[in-house]
Amino acid sequence: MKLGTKGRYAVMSMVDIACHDDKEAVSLNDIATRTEISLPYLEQLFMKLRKSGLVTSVRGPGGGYKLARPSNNIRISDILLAVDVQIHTTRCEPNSAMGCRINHGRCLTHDLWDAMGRQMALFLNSVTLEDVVQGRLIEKSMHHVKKEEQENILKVVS
Amino acid sequence: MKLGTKGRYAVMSMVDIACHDDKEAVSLNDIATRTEISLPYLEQLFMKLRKSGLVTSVRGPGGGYKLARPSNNIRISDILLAVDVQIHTTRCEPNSAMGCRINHGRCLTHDLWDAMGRQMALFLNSVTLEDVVQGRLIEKSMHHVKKEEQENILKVVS
DNA sequence: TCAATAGTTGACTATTTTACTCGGATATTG
DNA sequence: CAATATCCGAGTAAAATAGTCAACTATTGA
Ligand code: FES
Ligand code: FES
Repeated sequence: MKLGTKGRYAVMSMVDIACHDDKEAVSLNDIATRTEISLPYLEQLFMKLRKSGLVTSVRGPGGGYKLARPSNNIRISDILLAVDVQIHTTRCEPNSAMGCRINHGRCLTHDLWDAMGRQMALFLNSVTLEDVVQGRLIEKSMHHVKKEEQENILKVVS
Repeated sequence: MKLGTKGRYAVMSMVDIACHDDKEAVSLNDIATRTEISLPYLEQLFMKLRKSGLVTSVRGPGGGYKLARPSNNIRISDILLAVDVQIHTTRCEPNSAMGCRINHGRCLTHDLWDAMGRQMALFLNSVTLEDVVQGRLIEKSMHHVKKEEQENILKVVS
């Protein structure tokens, strides 16, 4: 269960733009050198980000990309959704009535994975680009965790 | 970002055994027919579950596997860890000091992914096999979610 | 004791997904 | 018109996942 480069690079790039929020467009070339992501790959990603209305583009010399909305109005989930990174914890299709073929259409573990997926989505919905740039993340997760659990958590997240 | 068959099948099988908790060992053949998972694949998984001390085995006719501990003492994270399914949200190695090479060793998005990984781990640590069998999951997630967000969450979890 | 059952083990292959590249087109600036 | 930078479709390479196979060992019961 891991996050791939697609979602990772998309968020990294958006953070990069949010930092250079000088009303000047940021070129992919600049982002590529700063983040060490290949230019063609970035082009592919920004195509989707633009089509989803998260960024606006300026062509020609001095051009690049700008955030389409203020950074406190762009959620991490918006970015991931734009580049087709979804949380896929359950196996059954959301439409089709029957899933894992056991226990009359819904397997016993369905609710477990569904709950986990929602948990993740809830988190990604609650964090905005601005939160990331300003480092407001500790407050959004992990309040009072027992010392005993801390150890186990570190094993799970690897 | 999806859950593969390895972790899914491991948990499904463990739930299956927990249901038939008649002090009788459950054979992989029975699990295979009920869950429609191939026998050789199950063998591979139960090797790891046994070596991690989650199940005990009984060889010969009438044999099979039993839970090594009561189901309320087996967490979902224990099962996933046993079959080498880890949460891998950050890109940087946990040991090595430098990660994504930007912002002096820790990239701006590191804390974001780290927080998300911990969020997931916390959830998986809080749910036991017994919880799944008895359907105690709604209480563990999603308390008061705005109607507006509900819609978006469904898009993200797909 | 012998045959059937069922776990034990390591290695191996197929499939799918992910990551990334390439070539060329179009628009804008100076 | 030349340089810059976004646009766009397709195509390939690498990696991870999923699943298979053959052979072995222990146990039970007829
Ligand atoms: S995951 Fe939905 S029915 Fe099994
Ligand atoms: S994810 Fe850890 S430094 Fe980028």
